[in-house]
Amino acid sequence: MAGVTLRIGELSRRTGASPRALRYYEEQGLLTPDRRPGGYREYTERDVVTVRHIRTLLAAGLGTVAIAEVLPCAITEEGELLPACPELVTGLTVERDRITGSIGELQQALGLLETIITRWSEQAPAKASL
Amino acid sequence: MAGVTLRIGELSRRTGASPRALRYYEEQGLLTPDRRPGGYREYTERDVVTVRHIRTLLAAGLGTVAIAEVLPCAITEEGELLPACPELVTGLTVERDRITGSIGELQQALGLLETIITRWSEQAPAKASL
DNA sequence: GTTGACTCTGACGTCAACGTGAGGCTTTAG
DNA sequence: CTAAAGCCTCACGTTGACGTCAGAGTCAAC
Repeated sequence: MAGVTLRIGELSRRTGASPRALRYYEEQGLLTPDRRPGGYREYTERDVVTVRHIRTLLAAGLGTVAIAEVLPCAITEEGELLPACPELVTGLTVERDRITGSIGELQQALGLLETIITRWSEQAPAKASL
Repeated sequence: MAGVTLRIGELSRRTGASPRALRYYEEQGLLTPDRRPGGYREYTERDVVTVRHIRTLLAAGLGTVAIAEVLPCAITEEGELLPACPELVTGLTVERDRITGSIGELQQALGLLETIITRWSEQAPAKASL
């Protein structure tokens, strides 16, 4: 297989994460790229996927510590690793429920905003254009 | 009409917001309670609803500044106030779309976690893929 | 071999929504 | 009246995920 490696800038472009963010993820143990002789980080295609997972979970309110525990179980392009996951499942269930709750809150907020928007759209001497 | 006023502690208990948070909301112009001669804040039943709206919108990722603009239009138990809302509607639309996007992200995260949870709960590390 | 884009390692700055005392009034119970 | 809650106003501390320099090394091209 081709060892097509990416440098940090390219990975950044392909994931939307800033170089600083990528270094931060590494600092938190979420990524462990190889290094070139000169010290440059070498990322793989796999890391592209991983970073997207990281961002998804961050957006869902998980902290880097929690993500660090989840990632080894999520990698599975070809399931292989079997970390300690009994305790993990309970933790994940908690997170899942929290996220479900968050979605509910967001939908409430949506309802609130929708109400306001439609009310004011309908009764304003509309100047409805951008 | 009953002038049933609440002090900060009571409002705190009824909304889940800490007293510090309630003072912060006031500082940000989201609440403007009257004061007793002694300086104590006097909240009304209306404020209970308002605080819940605030928390909902905060949970949805709106900042206090944005909320300050929305609240006057949201109070309406009996529609009365008419602030400057033409520009507001566009802003709200933006926020609404952002929230919709957030919900999508959360659902993605949910999918990820569900996958992991069910896979490990079934305890048969079968070969799954993403 | 030199430019210029890219990357490296620190290390301090940021921002929002509060937390957390410090020190001192106000109100309520008895 | 006194004591205990409860509340007041500063004002600095916290947390997480980065932003933003500074100073220096690396790499591909010309």
